[in-house]
Parts: sequence; C-alpha cells; structure tokens
Amino acid sequence: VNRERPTSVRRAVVTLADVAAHVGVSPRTVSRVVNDQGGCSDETRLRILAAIDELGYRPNLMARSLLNNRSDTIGLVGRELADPFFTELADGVQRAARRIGRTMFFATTDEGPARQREILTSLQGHGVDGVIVFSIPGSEADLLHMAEFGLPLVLVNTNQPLEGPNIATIQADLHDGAVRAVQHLVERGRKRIAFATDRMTTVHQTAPRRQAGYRKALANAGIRYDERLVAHAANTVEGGRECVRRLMALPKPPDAIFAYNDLMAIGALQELRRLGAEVPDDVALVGFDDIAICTAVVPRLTSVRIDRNLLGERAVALLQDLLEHPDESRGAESFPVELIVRESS
Amino acid sequence: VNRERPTSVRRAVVTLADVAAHVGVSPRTVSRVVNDQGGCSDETRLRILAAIDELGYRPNLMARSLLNNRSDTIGLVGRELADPFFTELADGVQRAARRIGRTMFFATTDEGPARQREILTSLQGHGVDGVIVFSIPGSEADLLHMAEFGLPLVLVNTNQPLEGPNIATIQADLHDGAVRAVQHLVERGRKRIAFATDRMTTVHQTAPRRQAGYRKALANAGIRYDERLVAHAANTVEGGRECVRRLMALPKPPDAIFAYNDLMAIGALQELRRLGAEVPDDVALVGFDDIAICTAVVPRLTSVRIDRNLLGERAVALLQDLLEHPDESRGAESFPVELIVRESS
DNA sequence: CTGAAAGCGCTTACAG
DNA sequence: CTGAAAGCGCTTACAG
Repeated sequence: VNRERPTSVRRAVVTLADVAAHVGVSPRTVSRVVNDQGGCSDETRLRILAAIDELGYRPNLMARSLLNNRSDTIGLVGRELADPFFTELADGVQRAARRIGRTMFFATTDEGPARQREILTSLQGHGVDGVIVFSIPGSEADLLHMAEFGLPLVLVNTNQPLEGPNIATIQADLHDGAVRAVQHLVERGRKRIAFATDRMTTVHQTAPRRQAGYRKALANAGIRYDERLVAHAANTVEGGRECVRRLMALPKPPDAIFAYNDLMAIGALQELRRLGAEVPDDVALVGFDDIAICTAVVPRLTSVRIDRNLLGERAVALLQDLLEHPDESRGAESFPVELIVRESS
Repeated sequence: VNRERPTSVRRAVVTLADVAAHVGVSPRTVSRVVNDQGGCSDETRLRILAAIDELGYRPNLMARSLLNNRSDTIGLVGRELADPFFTELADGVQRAARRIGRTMFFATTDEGPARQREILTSLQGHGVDGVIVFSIPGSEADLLHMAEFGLPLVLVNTNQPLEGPNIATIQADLHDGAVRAVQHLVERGRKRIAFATDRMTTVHQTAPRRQAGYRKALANAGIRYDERLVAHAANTVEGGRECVRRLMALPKPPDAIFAYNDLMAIGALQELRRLGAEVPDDVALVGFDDIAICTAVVPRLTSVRIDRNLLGERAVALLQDLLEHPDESRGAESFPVELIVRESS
C-alpha cells in the first residue's frame, strides 16, 4: 500500500503501481493482465492475479476514463423516485444498459430546471457518456444547449419533440391511447362518455394530448362533444371522487368515464360505489397508465398501458445510436401504447 | 477547442487549458477562478469567466477527484426501484446528501449478491466517497470485506447488525412496530387478534421480527398465543385475501387482524367485505409500512409507519460521520417507527 | 513477452 | 497577482 495521506478521508487505496511493485514487474504488464490484452506469460499473469487478489486492487475507473475519453457509463435523470412511471422506466434503462456493457447512474431533480441543469452538469463532469432525461417542462432550451456543447441526450416524454445535434426524443403516444380508450367504450355501446381530467393549469402538456384523443374518438364515432361531460380536478384519488360527484349530479349523467389517470379512476370507482352505481353495468370506467393497483381493486380496472420497461430499453437504444453516430440528426420517435381491457368496462 | 481525436465517441470537449490559451493566462490562474480561491485581479477574473461561458467549459470532475482523492459523491444501492420503500428512502438520501454538498448516484442490483458486489466495485472505481446499501441478504460477509478494503459503507435494514471497520448499520425497529400495532388492537378491546403473515421461506428476516413483536404484545396483555390465528401466505394483495378466507373459516374467527404489510391488509379488507364482515366493527385491521394506498382505501387503513425519508437522511448522517472519523468503530443503530391510527381499527 | 516515456485534465505546493 | 513543475492512476503508442 502506498504513501501516507493524512488529509484524505479515504483510506490509502491499492494502485496498479503497488501491484506491479509487489510482483516485481512494470505497471504496463499489470495493466495488460487487468485488461486481458494477452501478451504476457502465464506464469507472470498468475502471479499478478494472485497479487491483485491479495492486495484487493480495484482499477481506478476515473483514471481510465481520463485516457479513453469514455466511461461506459450512462446517466438517468428524473423528477422524483416516488413516481412509479419513472421507476419502471429506470428498471428498463438499467437492464438495457447492462446488456450493452454500460453501468447506469441515476439522479433525481425534484425542483425544476435549475436543479436539472446542475445534475446534468455534474453527470457530465463525472464523465458519463450520455444521459437519458425524463425531462422537466421548461428546460427544453437548456437541454438543446447542453447537447450542443457535447453531452449526448435522449429525452423521454418531453412536451415537444426536439431536434438538434447530439439529441433525440421519444414520446409515448398519449393521443392514440386516449383514442383507443374511448373507442373501446363506444364499442361497449356507451353513448355518454365523460372525461375526468387534470386541471389544465399544469405545465406538463399531457392532459391536452389525452383530451384531443378523447375528442377525436368521439368524432370518429359520430358522438357530439359535450363540454359538460368534461370534469376537471386534481389528478389524484380525491380528484377522481370529486369529478364523479359533479358528473353524476348532471341531469343526464354519463354511462362511461374515461379518467386522466388510474388514481383518478380509482377515486371515481370508490365514489360510484358510494353513490350506489354499479361498475361497469351503470357506468363503465377506463383509467390511464396501468399502475399496479389496477389489478388490486374490485372490479379490476381497464387502463391504457405504456410499457415503461420497453420505453426505457428503447431510450437506451436511441442513446447508443447517438453515441455511435454523433453527427446524424434524427427525428422524434413515437412510442406505441396499448389498451388493457379488464372488468371495469 | 483542442486536438482531433477521431476514435472518440465523445465530441472534443473544452478543457481548462483551452480556456487559459483563449484568455492568454496560465492554467493555474483559470483553476483559481474556477475554484473561487481568490488571488486574481478582477480584470483577469472577468475575462476568464467570460471565456468559460463562451467556450462552454465544464471542469472534468474525474481529474479533480484523482488529485483530491475525494469526489463529494456518494452511492446508493438497492434491489429494485419498483419497491416504494426504497424509492422514499432514496428521496431522503438525495435531499440529505445535497444539503451537505454531495451528489448522490444510484444503482440497482436486482439479481443477488454477485451483482451487488459488481455494482459496489463499479461505484468505488468511479470514485464515490462511500455507499449506502439497502442490502441483499446473504451478502453480509462480502460487504464487511469491501468495507475493510477501503469502501465506507452504511447498511440500511440489513438482516443482522454488523460491526467492523469502515462500516455502520441502521435498522428500523420492526419488533417494536409489531408490538405497538398489537397493543393498539388490545386497547381497542380485541381478544382474538390474528396475524396474517408472509411465508417464512423468505431469506429476508423481517417476518420473524414482526411475529416476535406480535407474541410479545399478546404476552404483555395476558392473551394466550394461539397458533391457529397465525396465517401464512404470499405477502401480496392476493395473499391477504387467502389468509382471511382461512381465518374467517375457523370455529372461532378473529375480531382483529394484524397484517405483515399493507398489501396483505388491503387484500384482507377486500375479502372481509366480500364475506360481509364490517371493518372495523366486526374485524379491526392494521397493516404495516404505511404505503400511499392506505389513505386511498375505504375505510382508511391503520398502519405502522417507517419514516423512510428520515431513515434515508439518518443513513447519510451516519455515512458522513464514517467519512469524517474513519477509525472509530460504531455499533448498530436502531430506527424508531410509529403507529398511524386510521379508520380500519 | 516486457518496459520506459508521455499524457488524459486537473490541483497542490513552491517561486517569483 | 501570476506561472512552471510535478503528480493523481492509468493507458497508448513505441521499443526492445
């Protein structure tokens, strides 16, 4: 073990040079063994491996990155871990990254664009080869700028598709998801299909995309759009309850409800039961996101599923492509969704 | 911008030397400005800052770490992101780390001890100052070994408390949580208190700790332990349903159920309703973990809460202490839990 | 099959 | 207030 370093918090750590000295060869030879480059007698090789084991040598990957200008590492950045959408995405990213020999590091940025920039700068500084960002609305210009200055970026579910050097975007097709959900309710013979949605104040532009799909499917089916059947509330369980109270108090209440997300759908389910309405007989119900609770409620909830694992894997593939062909510009990619029909409709 | 490097996947990146050349000063001076060390005329300083902005210079943190032997970075390692327990812990870690000027990187290891070791080695190689591990059972010896070889480690909710150089553990007091839950049911006047628990086959030793608390609280209250009131099933919603079917079929069914976790409690709730039993009037119900759904079900679920955010913050404090005083050995720390009483009991 | 030299981007003493 | 030198741990050409 090497020199004293009293100011350091870390214990002195074994270096390649320590191993070389211990065996009595040059660092170059140890390096060759560590990197499996061959060109080394079996005898020296075994002695070196034994020394590595004995001393507990671990290569310093930062030193290596400094030379190679690559770390085989990618970053993943999202708002908050509490969001199940994000965690499943992350699991997909993790698996796909591993398959191509990359390690994923992961950081969250709860507080908006400034913090996001800070995290991305930190990741870049620590040498990640590229970053997948589950982006914060309002940070688009910033992200384009960072990509241009050398940090390859894949944006997942950003508001607008972005184009530029060193950047790619992929978005779940929320519009199509809403179309499918409403079309399914039409096929079930429903005529008065309500939409229980988020308050539109949010900066996340997902509600408008879903609502556009809702209107499109109604139009396709020749059903007139009726503003009274669109209820706005918080996108939570309580918000879902609130929407149902208002919708069921209408002179002509709905015979189906398409909810902005599953939490609202579950709130709607609870409130419908309380009001004595049967699901799906009196009111059919479709949620969005297909979170785990969908199969834990009675009746089990029909929902629009985004395969978040697959979305994560796709994002890794895009990033890899970006890293291999940095100079090609590429369009925004759309990610398909599917409708999972269960008992609530 | 510097030299051509055709083999690199990364775009050529601006270095400190580039900035120095652009302004016409030595790298040393730029370094001083970047690190706010003073000792530089305001005029040069401003010119340097302008150049940094114009060229888009970002310090290479790996090079810096190589010199300092510290990165102000900590790692967090867990099984899978899908586990809400872990994500809330992570949010606490993230916030606490940030408060002391550290960046948290995060990695998952779904597949057991071998993979965990791989991830930890990678984190160490990338220069993290220490790691918080939400550990995998069976990896204890390995973790002790890694700590001894220079990677400071804090273990959260490990099976056994571990002691050794460079290592600390913290565990939620599951035993006390179970005692409180059952004591609460006793105070509510319940006499036949069942325990719906996990199959004990699991390597995670949490079920026995909860069961010991259950027995302890019964003994405290002078209630005889009755093996027939302990039902085992999968620790899922479906498992909870299964336990209730068996328990309510007993000659003398229970008047209260303490569940291994909230998922089982929610399954129990559904099945009790299906059987026509009122909660809490006929059967009182207490869960464990206090996951989000507890307040979304009707009646809202009483549960044992582990403040996972706080647990995460505590883990960071322990790690920081370990980094500042590497040579002190320390005991295992116990983390208190609380009972959140709601409508189900 | 093995080694001496140079350098990745940066900072830490040391001089002026 | 500013700079030249040395070195963190490693790898990449180049020699032998």
